Amino acid sequence: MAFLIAQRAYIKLFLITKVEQQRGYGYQMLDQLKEEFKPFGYVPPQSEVYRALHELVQEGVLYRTKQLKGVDPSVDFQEIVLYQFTDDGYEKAKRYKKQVKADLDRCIGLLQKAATDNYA
Amino acid sequence: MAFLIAQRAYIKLFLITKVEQQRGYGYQMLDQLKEEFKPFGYVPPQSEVYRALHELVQEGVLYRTKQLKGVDPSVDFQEIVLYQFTDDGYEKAKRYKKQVKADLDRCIGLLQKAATDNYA
DNA sequence: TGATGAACAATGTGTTCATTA
DNA sequence: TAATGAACACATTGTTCATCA
Repeated sequence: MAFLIAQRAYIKLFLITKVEQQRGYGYQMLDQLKEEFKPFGYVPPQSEVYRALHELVQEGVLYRTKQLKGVDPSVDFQEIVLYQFTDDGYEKAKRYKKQVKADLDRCIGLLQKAATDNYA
Repeated sequence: MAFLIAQRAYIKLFLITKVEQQRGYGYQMLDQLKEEFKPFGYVPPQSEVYRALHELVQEGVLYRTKQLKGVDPSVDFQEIVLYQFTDDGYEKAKRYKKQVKADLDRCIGLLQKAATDNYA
């Protein structure tokens, strides 16, 4: 068992929740995360977000569909990669989240122990 | 800024507190930590504890004194390395702890955000 | 076996670079 | 510049090995 939860797993958790709410694409979710975490002084790196998405595809949780971003291809031909759940992806995600929850609680416990044991 | 606090920093914090309470040696503190963390399913590795102690020496917080463990050298000639604060070590440690406290709170915040945002 | 430490290997992450229909 | 991705380098950690009185 590792010391604390890995950044990858942490990000995957948020990405799953984002896809639950609405399918989206990488750059977009990255921007949202950056915004969300601004108050915490944490800037999720691009690379980690993409890596997390790729892993979720590898694990059969999400699948990719390419799509043009804009409405008029003659104006906007930027291609984006949309992510959404596979057939059993939602179930898989549910299990993953459950497992991560346990680890989160364990980590919070460890950190709180440090906060109480080492400060008068 | 890193994602979560490093294991090294986490362990250093506990080691400092141990030395505050009573000077000790590595193997002993390692054993105590193992015991303390058992309920959390976390086993602090030897290597990290020793590395943490060495770093604290490097940083001028602690200094080492070698000593024979037992009372009778003809029976027990095991040599141990005792750690205690340098002259300004206590002050340095105090500053370090303050800084770690801020990071701990930040990390707890991040983990709690994950727990609230991703679970209904 | 207790105690200390170093060497080495693996992993995770940060930074930079490449590409774009 | 938005968007995706890979390559590469680095730091932290885990595992193993060495030594010793």
